[in-house]
Amino acid sequence: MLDLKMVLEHPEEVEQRLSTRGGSLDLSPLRELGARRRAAITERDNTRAEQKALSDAFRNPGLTPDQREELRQRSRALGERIATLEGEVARIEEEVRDVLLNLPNLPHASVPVGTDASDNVVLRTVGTPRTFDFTPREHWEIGESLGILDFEAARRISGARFVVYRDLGARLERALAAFMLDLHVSRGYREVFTPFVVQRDCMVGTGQLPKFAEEAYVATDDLYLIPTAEVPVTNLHRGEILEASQLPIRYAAWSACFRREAGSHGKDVKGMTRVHQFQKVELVKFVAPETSYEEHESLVRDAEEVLVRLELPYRVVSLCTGDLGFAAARCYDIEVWLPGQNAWREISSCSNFEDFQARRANIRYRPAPGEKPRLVHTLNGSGLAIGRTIIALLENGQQADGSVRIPQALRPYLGGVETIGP
RNA sequence: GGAGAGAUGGCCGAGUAGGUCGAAGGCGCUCGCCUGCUAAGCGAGUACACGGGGUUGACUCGUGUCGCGGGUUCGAAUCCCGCUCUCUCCGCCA
Repeated sequence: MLDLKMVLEHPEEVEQRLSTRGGSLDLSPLRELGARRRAAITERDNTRAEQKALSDAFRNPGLTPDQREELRQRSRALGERIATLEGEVARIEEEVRDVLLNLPNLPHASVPVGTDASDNVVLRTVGTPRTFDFTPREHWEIGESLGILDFEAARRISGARFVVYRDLGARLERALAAFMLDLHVSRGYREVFTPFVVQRDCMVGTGQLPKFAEEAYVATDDLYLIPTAEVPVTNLHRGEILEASQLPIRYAAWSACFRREAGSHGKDVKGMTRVHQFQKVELVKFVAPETSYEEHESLVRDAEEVLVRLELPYRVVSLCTGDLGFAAARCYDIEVWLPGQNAWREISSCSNFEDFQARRANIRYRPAPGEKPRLVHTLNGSGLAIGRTIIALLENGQQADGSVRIPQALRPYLGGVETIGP
């Protein structure tokens, strides 16, 4: 959420910067609401001050009954006026909030301007895609032929876009979670484990709601299945004032993630590139504003380290304004090379939200004792999506005989297994 | 699921025959003093939000906020109603 005061003070700049995301935008209704809000608040406060003065006059013991009655009448009239104005302010503020909650974040100045993914900028490519002396297969073929991925079973129990892991596949899922968490913890992240369902406020806090309601699974009791651990972990500090000495706070969290994928009919229907439930290790940071862009760089490096250790070729892409997520001020995607699909595919998305989420979730810190609290900056990134990591391991590690080589770093987590064979 | 207790500032904790309570006291923190280190002591300060003025985050004025919402009243942290949450005991349970 953007700051109302800032938007009202710099409307042209906000319009201009938001317009780089594509689509048209007219802030004039918001500006009009802002003016009405201010007028109503001023009048309400002035009327209250008047009533307060009358109340004070009441304490004068020398009043005659007539005078008392007159004061009572006047005060009551003011009270009615105040009630009216209070209703008006509340109504206007709700409208303002409605507009603000649906406004995306301002892209940072360093974000390349563009309309879609083709305008994204590749920052670096790390590792070299392997050359094959056979035609590399896609992950679902490999996984099914090895008996470690079972899409048929998943369809039977949960429907389309789910996957069942078996045997070393199931163990691989578990091994990767442990491997990633251990790596991040060794680099300064605190491991945290949170619920997979959250209350509505959390979803609003991180920006999934109200705009993207159709993407979320809703349980009964107004609980939502989390689409990423970002939601519960970021909301861990909702409503708090943190001490400057606590910052930066860095968390690593493993969780299942649930997504309806409502807008992606027909996309990635084969395999498990796009499924309704996957597991992910998420990195979340709470930092002082001055440091958030450095922290963004180091966040990506931390995610990249997983790929380096797993010997997977990847590239880092800076999303252009048109491709940037709703809440992000800047976002780097990490794309892993998939020889079976002959394509780079997103395996991590690392964003700096600046104070966009912090304002929604009211997460602040005190820069120094005695100073006024300020909003923190929040960041998060996948470190990594486990399902897609398995895809990458299968496609990059496949060998002519149908087996898959497991990278060195992962073997201790798989009880020393070096290859997964049929 | 049953019974009871409670929700006050960064934390702890006073405050119920309604007014001068944003709220005693303590802790913590900040600044200063004192003490030749340390510890102790003394003094001052220390909530957040919104709106106005302004040297436009110094400062200043106004208003609101004692879990949330509503009611009574000229006026409510204090009275009434509803809700939410937390804790304790019992039951059930991975």
